[in-house]
Amino acid sequence: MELQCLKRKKASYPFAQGAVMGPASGSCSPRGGVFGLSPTAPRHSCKRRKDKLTRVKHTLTPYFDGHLWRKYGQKVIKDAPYPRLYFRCSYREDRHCLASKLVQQVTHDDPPLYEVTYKHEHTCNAAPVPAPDIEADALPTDTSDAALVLRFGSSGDGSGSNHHGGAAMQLQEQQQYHRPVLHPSPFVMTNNNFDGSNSSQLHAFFPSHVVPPVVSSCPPFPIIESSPTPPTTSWSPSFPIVESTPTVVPSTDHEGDMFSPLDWDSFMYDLDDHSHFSSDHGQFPGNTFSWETNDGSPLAHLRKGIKAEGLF
DNA sequence: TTCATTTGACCGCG
DNA sequence: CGCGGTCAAATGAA
Repeated sequence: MELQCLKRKKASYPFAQGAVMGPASGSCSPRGGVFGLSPTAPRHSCKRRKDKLTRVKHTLTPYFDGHLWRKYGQKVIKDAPYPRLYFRCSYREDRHCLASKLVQQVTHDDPPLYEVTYKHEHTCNAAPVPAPDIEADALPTDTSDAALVLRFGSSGDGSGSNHHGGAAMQLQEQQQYHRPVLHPSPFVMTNNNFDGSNSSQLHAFFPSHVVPPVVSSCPPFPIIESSPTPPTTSWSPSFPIVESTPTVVPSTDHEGDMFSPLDWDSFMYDLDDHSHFSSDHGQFPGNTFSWETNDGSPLAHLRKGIKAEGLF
C-alpha cells in the first residue's frame, strides 16, 4: 500500500473466499515503530516515549485544527472509556510530512473534552486550510431573498481528488463517539442533504464574544462549486430561513477579510475550551450546512479570517 | 475504479 | 508478556 515491505511475518491470512473481515496478516510489516516516528526508521531506533516533538493539547475540537488528517488506526486503550484514534498528515506520502496526532476523548462532558497529542511539525507546507474556510456568499438572484453560503473550503495544493476526504471521516468519527447532542449551545449546525432533508443537526460552540451576523433569508439551492484546490467542500443551507437574528456585535475589522489559514488555526486554538464545532471541518459530499440558533434562527459565523460577503 | 476508512494482526517497548 | 502504535487487506462510498 503506502509503505514498503521490509519484512513480513506470519501469514495467517484466511484467504478463504468467505473471509469477510480479512485480517491483514499477509501483509508487510515494516512496523514503523511508535507513534510519530518514521515508518522507515530502523526499528531499533524506536522508543515508546514522547519526545520533544510531541505536544499535548486538550480541546473540544480535536479534528479541527486547520490541517488535513488521515486516519490510519484506532485502538481501544486499556482502562480508557473511549478508543484512541490515530491520524497522520494527509500529505504524508506526497510531501513526506511526518506530522501525526492521536485523539482520545477524555471526558463525558457535553461537549466532550479530547486530548490530542501531536507529533512532529507539519513539513508539508500545505495551505493549512482544510479547516473551514467559511465564506458567506449571497446568491445573485434576489437580494431580498438571498442565500447564505457557508463554504468550508480548503486551499490545499490541488492534488488528489479527495471527493470524500479524510475530513469527512473525521466527522463520522466524531459523530460516532458523540452522544446525541442537545446541549445549550448558542448555535446549531444543520446538516442538510441535497434533497432538502436534514440528516443531522449538530450544535456548535462559539466563544461568547463571537456573534454571528444577521441573515435575512436563505432559500434552498444546490451546493456551490468548490474552490480549485482540494480538499474542498461547499456547504450551503438548503432550507428557507425566515427570521434574522437581531443580536449583532460589530465584528469590525475582520469581516470580509480573506481567510487566513494561520488565522483560523490560531483562532480555533483560541476557541478551545470556549467553543466547539460539533461537526468539525471536512467534506460532506452531497450535504449542505448552515448555522442557526437554537430556536432556528439562521446564523453565520463571522470573525477574523472568515470571508463573508454579500448578504451581511 | 479510486481512495479513505475500518479493523484485526503484527510487533517492539517497557 | 501486556500494551499500544502501526500496518495493510478488506470494505464501502463516491
